[in-house]
Amino acid sequence: MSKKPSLKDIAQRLGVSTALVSYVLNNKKENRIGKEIATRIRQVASELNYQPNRMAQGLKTNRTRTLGLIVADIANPFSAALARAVEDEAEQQGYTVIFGSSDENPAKCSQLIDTLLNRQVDGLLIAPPAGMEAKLTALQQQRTPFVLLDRYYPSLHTSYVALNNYQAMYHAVEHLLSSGYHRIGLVTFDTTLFHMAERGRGYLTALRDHELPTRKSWLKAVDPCNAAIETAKAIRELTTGAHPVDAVVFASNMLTLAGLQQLIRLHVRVPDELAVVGFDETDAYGLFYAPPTYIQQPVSEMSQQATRILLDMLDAPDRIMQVNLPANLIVQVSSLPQSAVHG
Amino acid sequence: MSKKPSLKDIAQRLGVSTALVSYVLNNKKENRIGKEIATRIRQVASELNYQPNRMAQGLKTNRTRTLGLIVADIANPFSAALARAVEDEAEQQGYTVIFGSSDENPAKCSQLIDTLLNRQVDGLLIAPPAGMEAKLTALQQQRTPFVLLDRYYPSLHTSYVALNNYQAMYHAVEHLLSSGYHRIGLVTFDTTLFHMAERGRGYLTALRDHELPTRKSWLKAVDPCNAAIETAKAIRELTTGAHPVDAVVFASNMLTLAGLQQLIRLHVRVPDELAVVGFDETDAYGLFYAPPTYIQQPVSEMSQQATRILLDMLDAPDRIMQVNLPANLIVQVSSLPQSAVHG
DNA sequence: CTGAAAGCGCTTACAG
DNA sequence: CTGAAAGCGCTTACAG
Repeated sequence: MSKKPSLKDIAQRLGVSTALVSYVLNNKKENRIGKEIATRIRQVASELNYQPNRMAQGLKTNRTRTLGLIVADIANPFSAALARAVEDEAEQQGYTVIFGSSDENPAKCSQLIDTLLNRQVDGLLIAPPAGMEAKLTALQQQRTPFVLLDRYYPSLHTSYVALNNYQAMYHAVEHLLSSGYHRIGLVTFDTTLFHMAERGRGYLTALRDHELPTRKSWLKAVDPCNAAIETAKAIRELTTGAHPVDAVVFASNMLTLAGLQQLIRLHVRVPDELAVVGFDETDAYGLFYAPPTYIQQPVSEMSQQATRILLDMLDAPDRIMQVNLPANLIVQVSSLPQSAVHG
Repeated sequence: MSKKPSLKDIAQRLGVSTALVSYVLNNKKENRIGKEIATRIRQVASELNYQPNRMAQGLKTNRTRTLGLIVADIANPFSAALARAVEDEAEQQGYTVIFGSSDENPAKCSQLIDTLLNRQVDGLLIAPPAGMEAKLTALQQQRTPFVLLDRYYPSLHTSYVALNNYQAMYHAVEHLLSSGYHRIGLVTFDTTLFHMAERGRGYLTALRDHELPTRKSWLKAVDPCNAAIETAKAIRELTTGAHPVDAVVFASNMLTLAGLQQLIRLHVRVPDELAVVGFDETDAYGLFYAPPTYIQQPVSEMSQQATRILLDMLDAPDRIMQVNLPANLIVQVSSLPQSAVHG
């Protein structure tokens, strides 16, 4: 790269100090600086296409106007959608974002946090994997601004923006009940992550509130590392066996995808033989013969709010904010009332 | 954030100069520095959990170990997959990456380039929209290292890593021909982007090489801004009308998705009534009743090579490298031989 | 109204 | 073998 113009270059051209130039370009002390000199400085700056060196600025002000974003896997559509919304909101506020994928690995996530902090990001947006409590507590002690995104720990008093997972799942189950399905299975992940636990709790509570039995064999907790195969197995067990279900809810987009694929393989007709409710929005749903009903997360709003809260925290890292956003249930044909299906 | 330890802190603790500390921590002048003092410095550094301030380092060395990545839209699975592979390769080399989405808008892309350069990224990885020639030429003149990813301009002598789009499409068409389909349509984007033109050229050349007629009405160029609706229309026209096709190739993942959805809507049976070849890999394909044959791009390899080339260019910005990677045709049921379908 | 000067946390040519 | 000193490009408290 050819040498970029610096404050000094502008100052020299006009025979003034770099201080003066800095002041006018930053709109400081506006009232106290001569109009003519100010306009001339601005003019030369734009002639030279002056761009301040952010590193020098950052060194001085300890602000980089850069945010760090850690998602589970940027290649996952849900993570990618989060990232996109963060990008847009950050850009609007004059911030750029550095990202990293944790792969649901707490060691990698901690490492990533250190790397980003090292890069002097002003704050962090984190969708943490399980087992990050200690690291996050440490972050909080050193007053690093961060807000948790999508996932959080009820035991930790940190800022977060997440879905109201309990209510989302409760609502989905009630929808199935009101459509005439009473033997409802759940396919979720085997994880300690709170947001997944909440989805499970929503499922169980909804059934109990309607005085329906809950069966252990209807709640399938699948190993995240082996999701496709275990989901396929779960579906087989749920649909055959002594107590087959008449509806299934999936607790994530990956589980929904794997589940629907297995239903195609097994030639289980949806919703005739089995009603289905998926989680998250995916392009893929459009290719399923019976467009699935699904729980839609307000992804953009989630990211937007999280970014805004983080930006606020930059000036007041102790002002913590906790937000649980409501989900939207998009009803399509995969959960049509039984009467409509069988009648 | 609490104050981070600096070189000075370490130096003061041991009563040495910051220069010495800097030398040992950077493994410079190794042979000329006393062993004991070196180990003591390292010890104190790790005790204090010393992390060099990258801004100060960067200000001095003019290197940030940060790469800029510009994709069309990070929320698009193809872009997201590119980003993920860039991230992994960059991380391995000790680099972090800042990203941005151009939304296929050259003005936004130029703006993004400026912002990232402003952030002092060492180099850029760009999947450019149409109309970026001038900006890229300017970049090259100021010797900013960059490599084009996925797309490039044949008129520009820049580094790039992309698919061999011509060959990929040629191959796909030949596959359909050898499966007994001879009336083959193409749904592509109406754009000046070279990689799309190449896909069109591969399609036409393959047909001509086999002495088959090409019809204007079989080549549908869809407005990118209105892809879903126009693709649906294109499919209707291709399958009805005076000269219906017996096979369709799609030139991108979004077109494939939109096309398959329309085929479901129109109850066109694949491959019985219409054979299909898609572009790119998507989770979604698994939910289509007739798993589609598709052109698979070596996304990871593409990103990996591009990142490596960029890293090389950091030291020699004039050493330009151009790579066209071969595609992989994944054959599934959507393009089964006609004999198998109708026999 | 304007500017000289110190300093952010590093690196490195230079001198001993 | 080791360190004093300059400087990267900014910002800002301070003094006029």
